[in-house]
Formats: sequence, C-alpha cells, structure tokens
Amino acid sequence: MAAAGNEKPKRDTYRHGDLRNALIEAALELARQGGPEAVVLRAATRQAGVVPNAAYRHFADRGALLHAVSQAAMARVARTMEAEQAALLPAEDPVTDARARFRAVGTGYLRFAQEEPGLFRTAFHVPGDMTHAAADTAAGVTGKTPFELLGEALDGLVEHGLLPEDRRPGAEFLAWSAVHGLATLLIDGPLRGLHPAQAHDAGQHVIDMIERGI
Amino acid sequence: MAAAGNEKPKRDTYRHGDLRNALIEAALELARQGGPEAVVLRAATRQAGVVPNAAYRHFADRGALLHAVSQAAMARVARTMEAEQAALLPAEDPVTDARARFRAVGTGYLRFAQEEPGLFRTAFHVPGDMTHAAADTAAGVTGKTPFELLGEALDGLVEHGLLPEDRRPGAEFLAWSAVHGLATLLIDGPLRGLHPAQAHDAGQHVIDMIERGI
DNA sequence: CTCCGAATGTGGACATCGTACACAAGGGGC
DNA sequence: GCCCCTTGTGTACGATGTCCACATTCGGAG
Repeated sequence: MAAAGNEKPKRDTYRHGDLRNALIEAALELARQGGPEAVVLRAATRQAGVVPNAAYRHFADRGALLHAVSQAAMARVARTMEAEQAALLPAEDPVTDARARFRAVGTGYLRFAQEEPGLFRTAFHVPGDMTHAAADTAAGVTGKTPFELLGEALDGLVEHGLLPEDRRPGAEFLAWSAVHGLATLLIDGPLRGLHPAQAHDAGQHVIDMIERGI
Repeated sequence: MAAAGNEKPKRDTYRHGDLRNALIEAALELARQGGPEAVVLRAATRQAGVVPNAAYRHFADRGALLHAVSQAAMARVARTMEAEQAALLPAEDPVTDARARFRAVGTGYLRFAQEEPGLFRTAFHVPGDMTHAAADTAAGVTGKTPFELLGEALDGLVEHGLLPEDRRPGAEFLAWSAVHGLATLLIDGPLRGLHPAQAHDAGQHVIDMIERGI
C-alpha cells in the first residue's frame, strides 16, 4: 500500500487553461475539510497538477487565494439562504410571508454552518467586507450577499408592521450577532456535535429571541 | 543597524527554573498581538532564551501550548467580567442589582473583546470546553469561568422575577450567542474599528435585545 | 505568415516552522 | 556520594510560503 496522493491530473498542454479557477476549486475543497487554515497553497497547486509558483501568476499570495475562496464560500452561504426562502410555501397572509422570509434567512445561515462548517469558517475568516463584499463574487443566484439578504428581510418586516421603523436602523447587526454567535457555538463551541434536529431547535430559539428582542 | 531581536534574556543556569510559565507568558504576548496563529512555538522558546525543543519537555506539541494560552486568556476574560460587576455601585433595589449584574457580564465580555482582540480570539480558538473548562485554569479570581459567571447572572434574573423559570433552560446559549456574535463583528467583522463609545452602544443594544427576547 | 512581447508555467533556492532522535548536564533521593 | 530521572541541547528532516531567473507558449502587429 504505497502512499500515493490522488493529485496530479497530468496535464499535457503547457498551459493549464483555467488555473485560477482550478486553484479556487481545489482550495475550496481543502477549506471544506479543515477550514481556512487547511487552505495551503502548495496543496492546491499539487491538486491542479502545477508547480507551486504557478499560483503566483493568479494570486498575489496565499492570502489572496484564501480571500477568493472566502468569497466563493460566502456565495454558497447566500445560495443556501436563498434556497431556504425558496422552499417556503407562500401563505395567504403577506405578513406571515414576510416573517417566514425573515426566519428563513437565519435558518439557512445556520443550516449552512452545520452542513459545511469548514466552508462556513472560511467564509468569515478574513471578513470585514461581509457588508460591502464585491457583490458578484460573494453573492448567490439572486445577486445578493448574505448581508443584503438579511437587510431585505428586515425591510420586509418593517413594511408589514412587524418591526417598528425606529427599530430598523442597525437591526441587521443585532440579528447577525445572535445567529452568527449560535453558529459559532454549534461549529466548535460547547454546542458542537449537537444532533441536527436539536441544533435546528436551538436555531429556532435564537430566532425567536431575535424576533422578540429586535 | 543589525537586526537584533529583543529576545534571549541570557540565562546562566543550565536549568531555566520556570520554563513552562515563561513559555505561556511569552506565548500570551504573541497571542495578544496577532491572535492564535501568532503563537509560534519557536518564537516563544526564543523569548524564553531556550532552544526550540525544550518546549517539548512541558508541552506535547504546539497545540498543547496554544491550549494553555487559551485557558489563560479565558481566565482574563473572566477577570474582566468580574471587574465589570465589581465596579457596579449597588442600588437599593435587589432586582435592579440582579439586572445590572447580568448586563455587566455581557458588557465585560465585550469590553475584553475590544481591548484585547488577540487574546479574545485566542481564548475561544480551540474552544469546546468553554463550559467545562478545567475551572482552575480558565477561571477568574472568584474561581468561575466566563460561562459560569453568565449562568450565575441568569439565575439571579430568575430569582428576582426578571426571567420566567421556564425560560431559564438554555438561556445561556441565547445570551452567549448574541454577545459573542457581536464580539466577532466588532473584532474583525463589518463593525471592526468602530469607535469605542459606539461599540459600547452597540453592545448595550445587543444586551437590550437579549433582555427583551430571552 | 512570421516574429516578438506579454502571459503563463518551471526549477531551484531560502528562511521559517513543527517536530523527532540521540546526547549532555545537573538536581534530588537513596 | 552515587545514580537516575528530569530538563535542556544539537542536529536533522519534511513541509510551507515566497523570491528570482528561465522556459514555453499564445496572440497580435507587421
């Protein structure tokens, strides 16, 4: 049983053709299992069947690669949130709908955190630009970042009288704080390893708290 | 201007005498500026004036050192929380007191996160044992971990009728989620670099939300 | 069509890191 | 006073990020 890595797709052309994306893809896989610190430049190039230095033709340094991966991961968060909303069956009451769409934002966020902890941690590892992240790289299919989706849902609450207008400013930070904090607890805090169903319950409780306290 | 590091306290005895603590101390300083990833074994031994391998007489590996540092950082979190409570001037009303003590838990937590972001991140980097952390290494002067301090404050709320008893179970996770999430936003999220006063306000808003929604 | 420059990939090298193994020094119990 | 266990040293190895010089190829200007 020789230890042969499953790398090196043995390209024959001198040029790779799509190295940049291949690197992001490989790094994304590394991030999935192992989080941001597992995104190691040489491993990604190995997987792409290319010499380490080749990466520097597409990324300034490891940080730049990691940032690209982070953006990609964030886009997946957005897609999960969108999917959660899309799965909602419309009630007759638009007020109920607005509320459901708001909750779906949090639920999707938490779902992603549980299902893809590595990617989740990567998405918010070199953050700071969650709010103004280059929309196209960090957005989901609707072209909105997770943060924008949240803001939109909050606007919906106001619009339908579920949130007083004077409470709206800064509300995204309250909601985001609570949900993200729980995600942290679930991923590698004391709530780690919670049964999915229980985790879901915990999520709903946090969202309840937000609705009450926001 | 030769590049001379400010290391090597030039010990003369063959034995160091207190290497373990010296390493933790050095690593703590590394963590303060740079967070967990800045805790590099060789740097700590350098600072202690000792060869890299000497560390292995006291820690199984880098992870073990980091864990010790994490515990120490957590103890500081606890102390900051205790200080915040101690600074409270007692009201005549015990109910008001209970509430103030609860809020001080969150305020102290957030204060520490802002004042010592590196240590804060280190404290919860290899977490999972925040709840059951070896009490003596992660505790403050009162011998309680941050988590225990929170639980106690919540008990106080119940005791004085500020929190319905049936809402008590699991309440620490709701409160912790919200406060920790905000800490994350403040440290390296979109709220990073917020003016201390504004950060304080944000913290109070989150705690308001918790009180309302818990 | 040819040729040349810009883009892309290669090779080799270096500093730094974590860590393993064998050895040295010395302090404490008998 | 002797021996051994603890603690620190020396040397070494593989891995990583990154730098520099060189090779290969693509695509457009002539």
